[in-house]
Amino acid sequence: MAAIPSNIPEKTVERLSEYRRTLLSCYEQGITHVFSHVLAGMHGITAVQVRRDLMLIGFTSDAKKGYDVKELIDFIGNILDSPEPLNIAVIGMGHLGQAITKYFNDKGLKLRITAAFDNDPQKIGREYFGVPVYAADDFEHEVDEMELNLVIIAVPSEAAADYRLPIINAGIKGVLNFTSKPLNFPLGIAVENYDITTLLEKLAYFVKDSEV
Amino acid sequence: MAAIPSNIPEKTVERLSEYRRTLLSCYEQGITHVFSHVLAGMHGITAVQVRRDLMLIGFTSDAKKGYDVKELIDFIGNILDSPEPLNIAVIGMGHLGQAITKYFNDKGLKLRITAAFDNDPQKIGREYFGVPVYAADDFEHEVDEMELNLVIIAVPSEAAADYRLPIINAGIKGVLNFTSKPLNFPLGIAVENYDITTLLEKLAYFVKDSEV
DNA sequence: CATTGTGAAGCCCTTCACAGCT
DNA sequence: AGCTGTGAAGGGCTTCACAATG
Repeated sequence: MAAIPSNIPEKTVERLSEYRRTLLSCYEQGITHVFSHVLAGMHGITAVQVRRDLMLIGFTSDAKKGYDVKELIDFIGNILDSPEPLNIAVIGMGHLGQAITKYFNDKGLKLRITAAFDNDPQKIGREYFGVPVYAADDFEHEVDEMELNLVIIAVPSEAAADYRLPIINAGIKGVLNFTSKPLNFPLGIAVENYDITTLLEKLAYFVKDSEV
Repeated sequence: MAAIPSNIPEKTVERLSEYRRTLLSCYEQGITHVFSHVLAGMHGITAVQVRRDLMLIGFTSDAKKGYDVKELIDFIGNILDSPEPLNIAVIGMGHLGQAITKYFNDKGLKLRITAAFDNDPQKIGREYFGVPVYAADDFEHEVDEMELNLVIIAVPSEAAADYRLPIINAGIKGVLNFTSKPLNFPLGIAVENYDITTLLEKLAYFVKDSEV
């Protein structure tokens, strides 16, 4: 395996994930090569940005008919995907939790949702899209036996803080938090706070701005 | 009304929205003043960052017992909120659409979801959390009569592109796109592409990184 | 001559360091 | 002594400009 550059900027990682999905869809349509400006156009960014990203990961087009779609997909996979699939738990099996679970368990990703937690007795013990639901109260307990790597917090904002310590104790390495309550974790646990209200308020601000 | 600084950086706008929600919860608890380092701690950022943000919007603490919570809430409101509430439509009333709608129509925000679109005949004509569902096929048609400002795309990724032109024609000013298909709009329409897979893949990458 | 790869410049955001205020 | 407000430095990401390549 060729040496993979190890200090890829966050923004580039984000775009690599996006490129890959676009490329996969190109691949399915039988497209074998893309120019940087074509890939860029599909993402609403500049061609230089695409080339810079590929430069950063050390991918080059040997042919001059653009980048080889299949090769690039695999190359990005080598960078983004962990060798073994990562196990994800969804905390909160309301509409959001179900939306995420359903959305995920189609795609053949190196990420899979393997457990869910909820405190609704009607949901505990059931399966949603193939994912079993456990009692939220048992989170700390159950989690020891599962090899969980990431969790997605999809409970109402008021309940988010209750899971902070259990998550730390369980040795979880990454948290995707959809509540409006920002959660801080010790160094070594990656967090992505991702609140929809903030997004919409940001959008609203720039919309307002553009009307002036 | 005092002159509001008009070139607030995107990141600051984001944080202002977050500060406000935290401040509202402080306010409800009867807290009247906060120091920059306290507010910062609640968001896992530095006190300088908070002070810099407040400096950019021109907010100063007259008292030296920290920032006045109530005043700051109102001050941020003057910057973020449009004078009239913005109307939002949700396209796609599956689990995700419902999660968003439910989440929103509690809070007394200057943003409100006023319409939803779906192509499931069982859903059309019904109301979810007080929001009426219209036929997706009639989107372009119906949208003329509603005063819509923003849309949230919560349909399966394959269907996202179908709404691009209707959205442009309807004069929508901002789009929050939850599908994995990035959508480009002409200048003047703000877009936020916001795909969960990308977030998780990013998280996974940095988790993997931290294990080395 | 269209496309790639890249040093250098530019820009934006964060952090440092410190002066000023109470 | 502790907190705020801010010029200046620093760091990271994007864009410019252009040489290299087929």
